[in-house]
Amino acid sequence: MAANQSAPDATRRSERSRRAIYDAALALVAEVGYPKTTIEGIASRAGVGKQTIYRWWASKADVLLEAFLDMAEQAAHAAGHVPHALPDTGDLAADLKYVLRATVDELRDPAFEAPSRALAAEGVVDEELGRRFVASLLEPQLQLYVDRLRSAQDTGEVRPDVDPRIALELFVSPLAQRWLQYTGPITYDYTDTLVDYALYGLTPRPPSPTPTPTPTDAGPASPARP
Amino acid sequence: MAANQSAPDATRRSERSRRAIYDAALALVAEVGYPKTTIEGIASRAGVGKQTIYRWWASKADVLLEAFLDMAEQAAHAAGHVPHALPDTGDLAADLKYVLRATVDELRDPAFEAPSRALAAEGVVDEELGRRFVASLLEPQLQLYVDRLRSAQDTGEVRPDVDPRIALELFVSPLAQRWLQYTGPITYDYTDTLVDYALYGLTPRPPSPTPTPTPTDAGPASPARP
Amino acid sequence: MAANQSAPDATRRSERSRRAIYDAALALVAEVGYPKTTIEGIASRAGVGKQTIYRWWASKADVLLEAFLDMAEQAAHAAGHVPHALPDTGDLAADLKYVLRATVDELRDPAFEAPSRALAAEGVVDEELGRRFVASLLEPQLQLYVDRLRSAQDTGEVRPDVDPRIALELFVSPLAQRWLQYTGPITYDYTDTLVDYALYGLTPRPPSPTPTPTPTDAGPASPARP
Amino acid sequence: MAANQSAPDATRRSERSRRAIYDAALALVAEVGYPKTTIEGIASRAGVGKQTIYRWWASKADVLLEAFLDMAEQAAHAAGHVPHALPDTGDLAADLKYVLRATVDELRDPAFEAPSRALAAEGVVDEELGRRFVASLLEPQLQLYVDRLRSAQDTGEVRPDVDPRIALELFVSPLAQRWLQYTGPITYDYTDTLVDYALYGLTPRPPSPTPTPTPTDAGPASPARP
DNA sequence: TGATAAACGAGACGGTACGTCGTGTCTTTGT
DNA sequence: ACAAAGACACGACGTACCGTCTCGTTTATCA
Repeated sequence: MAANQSAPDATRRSERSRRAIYDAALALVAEVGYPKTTIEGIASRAGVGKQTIYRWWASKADVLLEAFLDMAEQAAHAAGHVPHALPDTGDLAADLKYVLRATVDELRDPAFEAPSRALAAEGVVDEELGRRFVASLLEPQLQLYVDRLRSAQDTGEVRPDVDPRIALELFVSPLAQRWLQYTGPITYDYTDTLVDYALYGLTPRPPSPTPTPTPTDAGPASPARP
Repeated sequence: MAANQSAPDATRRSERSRRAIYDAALALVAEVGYPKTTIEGIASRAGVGKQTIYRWWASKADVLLEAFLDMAEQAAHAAGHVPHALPDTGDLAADLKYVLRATVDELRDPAFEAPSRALAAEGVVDEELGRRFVASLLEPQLQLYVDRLRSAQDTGEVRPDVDPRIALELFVSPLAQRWLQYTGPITYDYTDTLVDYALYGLTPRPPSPTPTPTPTDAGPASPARP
Repeated sequence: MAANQSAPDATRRSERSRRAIYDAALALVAEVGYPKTTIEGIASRAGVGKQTIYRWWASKADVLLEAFLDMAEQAAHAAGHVPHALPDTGDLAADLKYVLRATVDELRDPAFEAPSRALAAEGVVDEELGRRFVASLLEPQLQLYVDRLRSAQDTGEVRPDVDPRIALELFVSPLAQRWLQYTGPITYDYTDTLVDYALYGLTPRPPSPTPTPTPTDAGPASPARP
Repeated sequence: MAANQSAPDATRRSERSRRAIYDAALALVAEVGYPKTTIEGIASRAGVGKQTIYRWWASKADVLLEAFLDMAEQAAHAAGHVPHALPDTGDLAADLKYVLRATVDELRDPAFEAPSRALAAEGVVDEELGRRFVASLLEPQLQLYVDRLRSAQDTGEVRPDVDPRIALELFVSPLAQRWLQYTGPITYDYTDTLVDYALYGLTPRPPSPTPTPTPTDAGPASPARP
């Protein structure tokens, strides 16, 4: 638990330097890519001594992770605080499709892409970083799906014996894998389809009073989504 | 794939060196991890000049990808040729669970883990490599699922309007993401559950003449699985 | 004397290659300097395999030495055969001054300078090469001075107890050193002065019936030079 | 002399490293010769990073020149400061012979020979280095001869119209050339002879009241030299 | 309010690896 | 069998960063 070296005094820490380092790190990753982003490069661009980086962070990935976290926090502040929940219109399929479409947009945002790919990649190979990445960034997002699915279980839209934490992976993981590994194109149609497949399964349903519509753009009877 | 500068003459290429490089690369990645695996290290361990590596490969990742491919090929030869199809017992759920359990085993094999994580990570950040990784290693595997699902569509086990290439992601991608990003534990129970959720969906089914079993460890009336 | 490896058969040797190698070597040394002249460069420029060079020569310096020798031979053939003797007009001082002025011209010829500097430098550090350089190129030239001085001893212009091989160094070596080491400018005046100093010495001469003229050009009655 | 790129800060320079580099460079040149002395070798032997060499010196020759200069300086300090003048006993010939014999000894000292040959050779081919070599090492030595000859002019031992800077080359350059180019053996007899020839010239002297002795081992009537 | 201790910018340092170039050997493929 | 071609093991090149380590120079509490 104790300090490992000489325990820098966090109260004396220069806020200006911290910000400059975040900015430089994100900018460099976006400009030249993660592997060509160097500690020296960040330091020089931030107008900061190398030691100032080594004093407060353990690795390049560490800097970037915090920078990314900080960026997310800033964005949240800017957008009038972070969303604490997914939309809940009562129509689970529609809500999920809506959110996943937003995610598609986000995944395609270049400002977002470079650093988050870099972090994800590093996390694949560095388990410790990977777990921190997940714990601080990914899991909180996934928790929102868990909440929404729980709510759907309350209304009977989802079977009560389903584990929401696993269930959400049916539509979230395929999107994630396509993004991470370039295993397929990322489109609205695709995510819509994922939701349909996940909710209603792949096997045929026995004839029932109210048949549920299946693919992309819903059936004529469904109400318009906002 | 070959020529980078002035097109070395592939007919004169030393087979001995190529093999030694593959072996050294895989061994080093397994022993010290990908980032600490260096071209110089591979060369020296393989008893080969650095230039011989630079002559035939464009990057460390490139060497590893080919080494990995070669390893897979070797393994196939050893095991009396590569499996061209998934098992097809007529019971789709059972077949998928069986195959996914085998995949779980494979993902946990340390000899396999280090190099494939390294490649996957590199592929996240280097699109070109990523696509090659997918095309040469991943997609052929996924195609087997496509075939099996098509067969299931023929027998009526799967709805005919389902796109098998997307459908397979419902159970494959969650497993992939857990492995890549450490988003959760990887167990037989987990993959079994994925198959069940994917096949039968998350929503309740109307009462029907032949009710299909739903969750992880079967209902009370269901017979024990093998 | 004995073969060192597998004794290449000199009778089968390709004259075309030899010439091409000489030309390429001299051209490269002139163009890029000796250190940047490489065996590979010579081979490729001569349109010749590397082995052809290694088969017949022991080192880069060796190639250049032979190339230089060959060039000298060619030049001699071109100029209606080599001069076998220095001029002998009966006036030793005048003859020496004349020859040294010609040497000054030669030392300044850029075509001559690069390769001969390269050889000289290599010879400073590689005794074996140095001795061969001297024996095949320098000493034959110096021998002409020896002959001329011997002739002067016969006519009484030079004291009979003087060793001509040493005597010649009095005016040749200073020029050589200035050229080799940049210890001073190389001009006609300079070499003329060297001859005068060497012939008549540095100490004052006692008044004598036939006073010999002392400095650069001029007898006693000659007007001041500008 | 210093800055090559972005001007390293000389005040922060490590004295320990500088000394270690000089020592390693001189030792290696003495042991394996100049061409086999490498920057990497110097660095590793000095226990220094390569960059520390590249930071402060432009080339291998540069390192060696400074190392040599430093060695000379050290030697001077050790020997109770550098000699500012040649001996002046009033007998010019004796003084010159004495000094040249000392030079012969020095030229044969192996500790001195390797690095100074290396530098001389490099200077033949690299004019800039050559001129620095001359300016910092050779010319100061030659200046001592100039001074001694001037003094001899004052006493009438040397003709007043003689240019001392040129005159000294009559006995210094022959020795230099024999050493540099292996054009002949280097002995006390040889240098003694050079002095005699240079001072009294090659031509016969008219009979005079006080005949000056001429060659190496004097004539029968001449008194023994000390 | 001035002393003092830290964090800071700067950057030199011992290292490791990079990717390139040249060496000298060896092998393959025409003549 | 020599020659052109060029792959190979080797080793040095000069560069880029690494992470550590001084250096003064701010900065910012405490005496």
